[in-house]
Formats: sequence, C-alpha cells, structure tokens
Amino acid sequence: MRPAALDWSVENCTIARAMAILGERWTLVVLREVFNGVRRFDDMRVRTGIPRQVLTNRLAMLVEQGVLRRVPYREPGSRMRHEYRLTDKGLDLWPVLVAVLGWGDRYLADPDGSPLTVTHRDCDAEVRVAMRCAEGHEVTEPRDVLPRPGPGARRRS
Amino acid sequence: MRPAALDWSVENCTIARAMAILGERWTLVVLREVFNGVRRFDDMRVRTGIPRQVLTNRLAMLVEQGVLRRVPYREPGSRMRHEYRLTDKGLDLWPVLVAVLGWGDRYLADPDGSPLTVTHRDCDAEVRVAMRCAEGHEVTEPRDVLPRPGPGARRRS
DNA sequence: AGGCTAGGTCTGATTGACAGACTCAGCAAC
DNA sequence: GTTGCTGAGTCTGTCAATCAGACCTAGCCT
Repeated sequence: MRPAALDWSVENCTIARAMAILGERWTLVVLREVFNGVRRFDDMRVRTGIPRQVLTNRLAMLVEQGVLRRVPYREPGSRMRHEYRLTDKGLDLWPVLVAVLGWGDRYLADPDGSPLTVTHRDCDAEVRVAMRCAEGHEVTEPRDVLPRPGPGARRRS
Repeated sequence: MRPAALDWSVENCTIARAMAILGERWTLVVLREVFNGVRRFDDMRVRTGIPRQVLTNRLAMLVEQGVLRRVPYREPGSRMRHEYRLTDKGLDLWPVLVAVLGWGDRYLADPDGSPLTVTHRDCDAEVRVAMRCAEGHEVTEPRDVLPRPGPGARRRS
C-alpha cells in the first residue's frame, strides 16, 4: 500500500524546477500576453493590472531564464525602446499554456465561454492538447496514465 | 502593428483563473505528489520540504476548489485519518502536468535525465502531450498556433 | 521652456513563506 | 493509568514578496 514514489528523491524534479519559473503568481499571465502579441510594458500593465514593480521583476526573471528576450525597437518620432519577445524556449511553452487554457475553459469559464481560443494557422480550427504515448496510442482517460521513475531518478538517502 | 489583443478585455480570462489555483508556488508540486500516489500529509511534507503551514493551506485550497477530496481511511492499529485523492477535476490536470514536465525535461533537467516519466497503462510507452487542431492536424510548430478572441470575449471599455 | 509618454524606481503597508516549537487524539507498551 | 509515539496539524516570530501610489527620467514634440 505504501506508494513506490516514497523511495525516490525529488531533489532534481523537473516539475519543481519548471514551477519555480512558471509558478510565480503572474508569470503565465505575462506569457499569455506575449503569446497574444502584447509585447510592451505598459500595454501589459494596463491589461493585466499587475503592479509595476512585479511586472518589472517578472519580465527580468523571464529574460534571465531565457524565456523572453528584450528587443530594441523605435517607432517614428519616438525614442528607442524595448519590447519583449518569446525565445524558442518560450515558444515551447505553448503546450503548457494550451493545457492550462483547456482546463480553465472546462471548469472555470463563464457561461458564455472562454474569452480566448487558439487556432491552427493553416486551417483555422481550434487547437487543443492531447496526450499520446510513444507507441502512437491516444490517451484519453486520465487514469490510463501512470507515473514512474525516470532515467535521472535517485533513491532517497 | 498594434496587437489586436489590446481591444479585448481580460477580466474573464480562464488562464488567469486557472493560475490563481495552479500558480501558487507549491500547488503543482503537491499535485505531482498526489498523481504519484503520495496521498498523506506527512509523506508529502517529508518528500517536498513544504512548510507544514503552507501544505495545510494548499491542501485546504485544493479541496475547496474541488481538485482534491479528503477520504477517511484507517490502518489496522491506527486511528482514523484522512488522505487526499484526486477528483475528476483533478485528474483532468494530467495534461497540464505532463506539459510542464515535458518542458522542464527539455530545458531544466540534469544531464542524466528526468527523475520522473509518465507511461501509458496499456503499452508502457512514454506519454507526452501534443497539440492537435479540431481538423485532426498535428501542430508541431509553435508558430503555427494563433491566439484569437473566443466566444466569451468582451470588448474593452 | 514646458508637456507628454514609456518604462521604469522608491516608499511604506499588507500579505505570504518559512522554521521551529507546541498541541492533540488515539493507539500501544509498560 | 501513565508514558510515549505518530500523524496531522496549530502558534509564533522573522523575513521576503506583493501591492498601491507617488515620484523620476530620457527623449521627442510644440
């Protein structure tokens, strides 16, 4: 009855590491904005209501983590400024964002539905995440997924 | 050049709502434990190093949100206790967890690999998330995904 | 010179995380 | 029946993060 997981260390858990970045209160909200094409400090601040200080910190952290990069730009008649764009590491967060969106839409949306959808560039149809195993089977039942120690697992001391 | 997203309100954004639950620093780590079969307070605490108070709060919040439920149990020779199990709403977080795990494994793992994998119950092969559109196309390139206002979108005042 | 704007800093109050000690109920061993 | 153990907490004090609101600053425009 004792769960097998108890024998394994979590010190190098990649979920914990990912959540140290993504789990900060506003991080995914900032990323949602960037994925939406909102790349400038004040646009984000006005839309999200994030306090300036916090937004400054989040953006700096995301740049430091290599999820965003600061890109200089200049609009005619304005001085040089910076905007924030996704790096490849950042773009690879699409599945995370779509997964969170899917769950939120299912359980937390208003009756009139979600304010945001994501679509496929080619055919304009809605995009969702699916779970699939390496053998190509579609995994639709959450209970068909089993966790197990991976290659980097360490026994607990 | 002005992003279209600026015209739309975010007040009912389901990502923000989901992150209000999942975005607390330890929430996904707690859920990782439960998905791993670790269901008891002290087991979680010892494995994760979460402060007691915080773990108490997280568990209570997750129960209140309907992600976990408290189930009484009794081991022979012990008094009645409670353990925490996933509800259906909780089980539907598998794709979120797998997505975060996939990203973490790719960018944050130690050289020897991830300490945790997830497998398909039927064939034992590794499970990953994929993005797929309603037309059945596999979406492999992050740049092929486009956000757009959904049915519940509201114009900004 | 004065004003506007984007993108910040600075300051002080409130909230949350954290560590460590304490509590409490029930079972067990003496 | 007292003592001790164990799982699941609560209490307390410290320290860091969040938040709201005011202030600052570089460059452009009039």
